[in-house]
Amino acid sequence: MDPERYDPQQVEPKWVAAWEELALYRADESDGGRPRFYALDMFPYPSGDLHMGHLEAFSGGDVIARLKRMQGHNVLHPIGWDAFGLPAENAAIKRGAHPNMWTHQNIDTQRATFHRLGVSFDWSRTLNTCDPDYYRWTQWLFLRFFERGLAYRKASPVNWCPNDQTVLANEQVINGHCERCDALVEKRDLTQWFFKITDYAQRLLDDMEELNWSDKVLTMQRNWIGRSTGADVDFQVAETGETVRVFTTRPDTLFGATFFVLAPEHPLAERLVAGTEREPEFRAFLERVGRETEIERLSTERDKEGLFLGAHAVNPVNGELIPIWAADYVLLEYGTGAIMAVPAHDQRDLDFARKHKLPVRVVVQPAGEEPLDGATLPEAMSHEGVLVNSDGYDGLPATEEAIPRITADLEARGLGGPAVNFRLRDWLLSRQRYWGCPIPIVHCPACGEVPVPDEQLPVLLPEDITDFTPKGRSPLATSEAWVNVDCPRCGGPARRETDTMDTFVDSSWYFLRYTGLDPDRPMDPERVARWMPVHQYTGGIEHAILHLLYARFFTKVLFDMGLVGFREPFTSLLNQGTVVMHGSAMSKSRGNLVEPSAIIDRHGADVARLTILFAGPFEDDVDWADVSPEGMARWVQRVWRAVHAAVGEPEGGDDQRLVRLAHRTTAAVTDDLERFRFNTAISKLMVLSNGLADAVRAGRGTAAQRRDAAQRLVLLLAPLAPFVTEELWRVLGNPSSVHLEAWPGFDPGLVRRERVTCVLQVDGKVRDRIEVAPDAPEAELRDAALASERVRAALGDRQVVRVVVVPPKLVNLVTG
RNA sequence: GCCCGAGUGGCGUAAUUACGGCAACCGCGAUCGCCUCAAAAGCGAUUGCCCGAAAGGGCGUGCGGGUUCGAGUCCCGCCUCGGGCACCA
Repeated sequence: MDPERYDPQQVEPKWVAAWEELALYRADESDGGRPRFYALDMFPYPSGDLHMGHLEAFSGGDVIARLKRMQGHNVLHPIGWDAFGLPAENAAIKRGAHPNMWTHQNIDTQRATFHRLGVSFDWSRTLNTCDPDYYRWTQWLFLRFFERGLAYRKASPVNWCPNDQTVLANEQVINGHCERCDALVEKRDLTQWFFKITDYAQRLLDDMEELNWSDKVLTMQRNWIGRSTGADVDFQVAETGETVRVFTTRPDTLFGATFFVLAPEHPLAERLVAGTEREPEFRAFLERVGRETEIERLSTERDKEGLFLGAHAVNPVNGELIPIWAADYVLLEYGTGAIMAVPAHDQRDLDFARKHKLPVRVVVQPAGEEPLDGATLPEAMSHEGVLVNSDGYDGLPATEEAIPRITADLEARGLGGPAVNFRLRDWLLSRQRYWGCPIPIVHCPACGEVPVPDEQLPVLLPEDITDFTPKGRSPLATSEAWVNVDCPRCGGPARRETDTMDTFVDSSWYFLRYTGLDPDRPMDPERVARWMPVHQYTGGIEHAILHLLYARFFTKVLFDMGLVGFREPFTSLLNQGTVVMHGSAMSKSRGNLVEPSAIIDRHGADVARLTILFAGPFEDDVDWADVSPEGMARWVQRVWRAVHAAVGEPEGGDDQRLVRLAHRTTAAVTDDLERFRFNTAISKLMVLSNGLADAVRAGRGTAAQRRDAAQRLVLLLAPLAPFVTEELWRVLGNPSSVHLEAWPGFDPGLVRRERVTCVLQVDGKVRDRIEVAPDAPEAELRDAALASERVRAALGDRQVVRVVVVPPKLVNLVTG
């Protein structure tokens, strides 16, 4: 091939085929004595060809897999598809094709692009979640959850997307809008399937200590789980004698409770007004609240609405009677759905008290200050200090002493005690849509919810369905032949569950299946033990809460079932940033869509990979408008020419600078790649290729020195640009694949610089620079500084009162 | 409102990262030059700002203070942007 011009279009397809034939990237179950490394990329959703976010994620993931392979690891680097989901169905509705067809076409497209990109996947263990061989085991796992009471059905107010005509998990509601279609989410009372993830809230929090994840993602998960500590307190309803419990984080403010609030949907509210003259007004209020959209409820500016229920609660600490209200700012889903209102120390309670003319009583204020009158409370009230107006507790520091003391006293009297509350809600998993995994349950009028026996799995999706239009109930329900079955328990007539599972269920365990694709089990425990947990997981930050929380939950349940021997699935996590164009998300409708395939068409896969990885730190967002595949293509050409010249031009004399550069680059690039600093690794390889080209052009370097520098350049670049390096490896006379080579080592003696620059400062300003040996003694540096003419000129007639020497980098002469 | 993260040339970024020591590596873009009939490609030079013909000097990492011989880096107080959470009791 032309030593002056590299043609990726000619070279790349050749190696795609050759690598596949050699099964170069197959994970080895027998290890051969090598340490194992599971490099996992989040599997894509097949909604078209791969997009730019995929290019970045898979390029980064592939560099890691290839680096580890060259460093002698037995690498598992699998790929599959997260193939169930709404877009397939919506596309089917639009085009009249079956979701299955649309999905498989997209999978084929993506598979082809993965090959063209040169991603080093083990293609022998690919999977896709809409394949019955896969979803059979999703159903199997669901049944195990069901047996343990971790999958259950209940009626509750749930998130409803009026556009997709399905329920959504809390995690899929973004600012009151549907995550998928952005429609305004409504609340509906429906009976739905849930996973009891709340049982694992504390463990999901505790086990984060094991995770080598970014603080950003850990913080997001921590916020989402939302643990708060405080106390449960029992109040008695004066009129009826029944007990109602509240949760509070500030039991120290109990004496400041001047009213009591129930969520409008709270059953007690209903009971208190039933049959009274307040009932009609309450009904109207309840209906008004129910009509409020999520957005309205979320607005903090909105006036809080409420209604006195005609009854009173007894404050357990002082026996005081306080009025019971229903108000829309109290949520049924959090805590107990009831609160004690302390307007002096809670902004929401204060807003409500002011609006409805309820009393305000200060019970905590800075020590030593005159007791404040609640009626003239300043807008910014302190909630720290010591207790006042609190019989028997006055003067106690609020957080340190009053909270534990009051909590303990309540507990001793059987009126409450320490309590913990989580923001996390159970995971609503059922969906009223077609293209998902059927829930393997039969509803029998006699036996209730009956699990489909394991040996009857998979429950296949009915194939006789042609209308996928959302109608508020699952399309599966329209297939009478499919729905009507005999009850597995009593044999009587029964009906199948027609909802399908949230696709996040499918992706909560796929990483386990890659270890073996066992035909008779979801996973082979031995193989799982061999490969898991995943050493390095790469993918988008958009899954920080959803997928990553669910997968952690699943893993913990499987641990409890004894199916896996670890509590956390992903030891280390790497999130790429998002790729945008001119500051906004790429999309066809915006007309700013650039697809990886187009970049590969024009410049080749190496350039596509290098361009996205050089654009900036991997975790940062990339604006494609700022990057230049043309510039990267130029560099690939320079590398091509430099390596050819290194072995083609007549040799020159000894050049230790080139030798040192080659070793220094080896050390630095190894370090950068291990830390996922792809952009700086590439910049250092540019320095090496420039240095090699310069040396050859200037006639420096022996044949051996040039060859060694060229070999190192090719080896170090191989994980980043697998094609051009494979070709250049042949140019250097090597018969086998560069991707089977060992990662180069280096001589630490050659990494250290021979001479270093020492800066000479006067009063902190650089006045001169000298070249010195790295181990030059302090005295020598001091003398050199005092001898420097430039330094002397800068000093003038000022006296040096102090000399700071930092060998071998710097001397600072300080004048008076 | 609360919690994270980030502000460095025209642009993307870098500064041997648990630790204060040459600010701007590498690239993009731009300008000029070489080569060419011409263009492309390639090669070379310049490219933070200001003063200066040059030598050289001054300023310079969002703003204001502080610590230090020395601050992009540490401390205090702000501003701006991005992200997360949010009537969560």
